[in-house]
Amino acid sequence: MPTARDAVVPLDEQHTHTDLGWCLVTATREFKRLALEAMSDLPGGSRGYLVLKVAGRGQPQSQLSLARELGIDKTVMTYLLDELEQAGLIERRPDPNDRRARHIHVTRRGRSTLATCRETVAGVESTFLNTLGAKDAAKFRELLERLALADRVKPEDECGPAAPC
Amino acid sequence: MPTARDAVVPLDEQHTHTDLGWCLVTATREFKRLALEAMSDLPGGSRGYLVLKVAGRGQPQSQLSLARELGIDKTVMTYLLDELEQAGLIERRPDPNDRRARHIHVTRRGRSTLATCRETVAGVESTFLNTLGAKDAAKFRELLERLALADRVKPEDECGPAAPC
DNA sequence: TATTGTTATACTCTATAACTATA
DNA sequence: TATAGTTATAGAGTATAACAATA
Repeated sequence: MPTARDAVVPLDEQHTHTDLGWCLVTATREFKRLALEAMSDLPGGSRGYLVLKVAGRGQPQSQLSLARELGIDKTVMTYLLDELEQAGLIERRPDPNDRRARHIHVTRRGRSTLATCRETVAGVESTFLNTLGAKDAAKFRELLERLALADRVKPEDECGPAAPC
Repeated sequence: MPTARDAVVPLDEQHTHTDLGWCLVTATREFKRLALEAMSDLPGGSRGYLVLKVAGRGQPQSQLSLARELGIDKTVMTYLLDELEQAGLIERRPDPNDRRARHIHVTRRGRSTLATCRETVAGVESTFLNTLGAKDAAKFRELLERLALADRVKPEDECGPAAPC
């Protein structure tokens, strides 16, 4: 029932003021703003960066495996790769073992762009985490990563700590 | 099984793998999913909840001050309040001191709904934070809140070394 | 002239289904 | 029959500008 609770505002209530959802949305919004600003020239923005990063490591992957790994819909991945290919950062090559699939190959220019973006992202991240000290920033990264991985890693998936999904 | 690559990846590279942006987006997406699921009956979802919470405490506020506090556009706030008012959870009352503005008043039913939602949200939050222990969960909340508040309460942006203009 | 709130419009995302070519 | 990729369309969400009433 209504209660006079709101008028009194005990300490406990104060803590409720820390709304986890609001904090998540607000912090994420700000990070995206910084990232978009810093990578406005990259096709697909920060997601284009992620595609380059994931596609550029290890064996060439299909569009679908990239999409799944990044949590992007396969139809969105098509558009994203269109942009990246048009900019000359990736190429679609036929998978010799499955003619339905394409191997996503990061071009030389793509790798160069990726290297630049890594530095840009590092700058954005440190700007974003600037408020926390170095120690707390590291702690935050660790905890956030555990949360993000816990959300996505299904038991059968074998995404090690060095290769997060 | 991934991979022989993991052994090769240098420490520096390793750290780069922990993509802060991806983790933020992924964790936030999952939280929103949980919150939406739990509050599908509330008009405006988790944002409707936030409006009720903020509007229900202290002095009655105008639509604009609510919008600014929650980081919602004023035009979106109009639609949001339309829904909440239609559901009988809030009322728009004329501000006696400024006939342009409206005071947002949370109805008795709105307060009752809010109380229920508080419990629902608490459940969602603990589900979301479940992976971390109680101690790390508290730490995460603290760090995230500092980040979220730092983002919004910045007085005058200065272009730092990591984020050139 | 500036501000509160509303409305209308347009643009971006996302979700979905349908389609092709393969398997 | 199922899967990889593409395309088209609709819906949600958001951004923007214009407007009326008031300051």
